[in-house]
Amino acid sequence: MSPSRAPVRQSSVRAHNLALVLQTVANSAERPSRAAIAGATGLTRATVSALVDDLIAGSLLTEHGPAPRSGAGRPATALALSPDGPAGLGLEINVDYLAACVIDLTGAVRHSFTTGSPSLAGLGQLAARARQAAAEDGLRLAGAALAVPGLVAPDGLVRVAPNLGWQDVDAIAYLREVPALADLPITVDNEANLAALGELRAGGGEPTFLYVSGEVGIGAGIVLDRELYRGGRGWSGEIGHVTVYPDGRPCRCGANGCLEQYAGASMVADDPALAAKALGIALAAVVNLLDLDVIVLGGGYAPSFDRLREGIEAELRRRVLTAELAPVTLRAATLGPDAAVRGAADAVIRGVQDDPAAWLALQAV
Amino acid sequence: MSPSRAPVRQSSVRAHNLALVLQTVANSAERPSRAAIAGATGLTRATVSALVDDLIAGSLLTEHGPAPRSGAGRPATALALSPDGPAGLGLEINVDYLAACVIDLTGAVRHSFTTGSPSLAGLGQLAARARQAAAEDGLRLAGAALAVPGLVAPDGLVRVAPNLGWQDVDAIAYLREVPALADLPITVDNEANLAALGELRAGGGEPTFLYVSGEVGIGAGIVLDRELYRGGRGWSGEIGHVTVYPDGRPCRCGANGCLEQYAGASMVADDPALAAKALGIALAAVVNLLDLDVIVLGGGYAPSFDRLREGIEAELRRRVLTAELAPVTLRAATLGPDAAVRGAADAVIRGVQDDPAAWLALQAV
DNA sequence: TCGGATTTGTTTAGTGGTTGAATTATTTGG
DNA sequence: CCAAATAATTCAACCACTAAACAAATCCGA
Repeated sequence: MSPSRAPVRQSSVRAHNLALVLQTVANSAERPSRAAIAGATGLTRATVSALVDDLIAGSLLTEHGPAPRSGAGRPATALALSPDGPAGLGLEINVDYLAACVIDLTGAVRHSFTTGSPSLAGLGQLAARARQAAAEDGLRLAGAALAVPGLVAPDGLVRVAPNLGWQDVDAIAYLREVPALADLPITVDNEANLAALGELRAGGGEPTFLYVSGEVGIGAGIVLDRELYRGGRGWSGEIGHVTVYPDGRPCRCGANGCLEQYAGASMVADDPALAAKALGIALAAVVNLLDLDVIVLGGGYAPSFDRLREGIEAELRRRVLTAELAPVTLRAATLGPDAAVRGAADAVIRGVQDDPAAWLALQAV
Repeated sequence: MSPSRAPVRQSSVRAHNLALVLQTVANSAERPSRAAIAGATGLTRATVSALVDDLIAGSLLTEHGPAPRSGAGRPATALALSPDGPAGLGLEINVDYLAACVIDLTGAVRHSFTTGSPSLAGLGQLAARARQAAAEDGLRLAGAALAVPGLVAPDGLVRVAPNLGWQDVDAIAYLREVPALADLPITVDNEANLAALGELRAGGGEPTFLYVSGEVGIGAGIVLDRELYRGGRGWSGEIGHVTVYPDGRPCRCGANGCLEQYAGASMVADDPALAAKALGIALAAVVNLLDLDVIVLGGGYAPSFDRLREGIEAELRRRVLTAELAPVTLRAATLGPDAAVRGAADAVIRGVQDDPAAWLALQAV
């Protein structure tokens, strides 16, 4: 681990340990006590107490009455993520619908909206409605994230979204103009990336996996050790244009034999065997390159999972070099079509959980 | 950045900042002064002075006389990596040769050995010889790293190295038995991975790239932001078995149409056009998936680079979705056949540079 | 019923590491 | 030769952690 280029001061220590405590609570099956957190993290109970006090003061954690204990000793006060803490606003614009949802710190979906008129103006209205609903619950939003079916640059500029007819659209600038969102930090990301994040929280708990989303196009989100891999320019995961048959069907991208021409969502219904084989070939390439052992099929693939599974696995067995040393697990996504919006809202929450000190500092003003 | 699961104490702060200072010196074109380091890192001059004192005491840095300055003011004392600090021992075992080299903290190759009898016994002898040579220079070794053409598990076990006829060989255990190496930390890694690290230091300075090594097999090392990406089980980069022609030539791995069957080093000479096309198809898949903008051809490909280039670039232009938004750079490796050994020795040095506090603590005993 | 065992959580003194300001050191230029 | 400028060190203050003692709340056994 090469150290980041930034110096570390004492306050960074506190920031790190605040995040450590918060995430320990988030990842615990039971509601842990301060002592349990100390045991799990290696911090002393004194330090954990101090950190927890800060987190409670910032309404990121709440205390719950003591659970009935077995054995002797003072009963522990249980700690849990606060449902009244910061919430995340997820937005999605797609070919034939708009979606918005609000997720609180505990990961619960508090509000969810959908409409069928995909336009930026409609998106602004939907976002305003979601924020209104959140405010009525007393929820403060920590930010908003927008899922887009296209290539998104690191600064949030949508370089190209063919199915929306977008090219170099600055969606962030537009959303910032919406009065209800003016004060929120807004990010934009690829829908497959965000859907992968949604699956990371809601799914099987694997820290490393490939999420494949089959819609009009085919995209993938690469999650490595609970982190999204974005690539040098933020354009990773374009599995739809991996070559499957070098001299095969011409693709709208100009090349021949792209996966998208054999395993697009519409083609799965026509010829599942062909689609499965093509997917298997492309996925085997991914596994050979990245050594992933879990592949999640989402989006349009999830409903067809049973028809695709056998064909894909056959290709994986044949073409993955390390198949005999360690099998690749293939499973359907846990979330349905709302994976991307939920992942977007979740990304906001993750931001708070990864750096609670920043949120606390913001509140203190 | 999700915080690592470990708590942070003050000593971690010092460890981090020691690494920060050391790397700032390592990455500076000029020999920086304490004040320059303070400016570059954001630490105060007082802190930098204290850190530098520690690093000098541990002979990781050395002071040099003041450089002739322009303008007024007390002249700065230049700091540089110490050539008398810890050194790294790189080892390589391959089909038809053994190699060893010693690299000091500045990255200079101090000794280099090669023999033609590839066996573990010979490797032990060569390693002992290299260590002897290092000792005569007054160099203390910080560790040894072995490059192997095969799949290496995270614990260093060589699961399979077909061209060596190895299966589940515990090379670390063997090397630990060599008296001259008994006290050294030893690691084992894939040769393409280590060659990529070698190229990272010696090459064009790109922080993110794909290194492709064409020998008997074809391997690749993925470097993301100056870090090697190893995958879930340490088996990433098996580009040789990416499918290029799904129903093509049978491969020794059991599949059909693997890249290795079209672009193995021996095939490049027979039919560079075919090899270039196959490489281009596979590399386009990598770029679509990982969004890399630099590809380095090394190993057996480097000498044939001019014959391959045009064919590969044509396929990349055609098949990389984002080719129009941002071009992919293709270049030949800077290092020759010794890339892997040098990368191995370099990996040891990198370990010290990434965590000088550990080395200092070791010396203090 | 009461006292010891046990576990949780808080308090307090101590330590390590950084900051910021003041100080010392060394040069150039007028 | 002195003022300005830059480099490096010293020192008091501060912050966050640890360790150990202490306080609180419960169980259990005599």
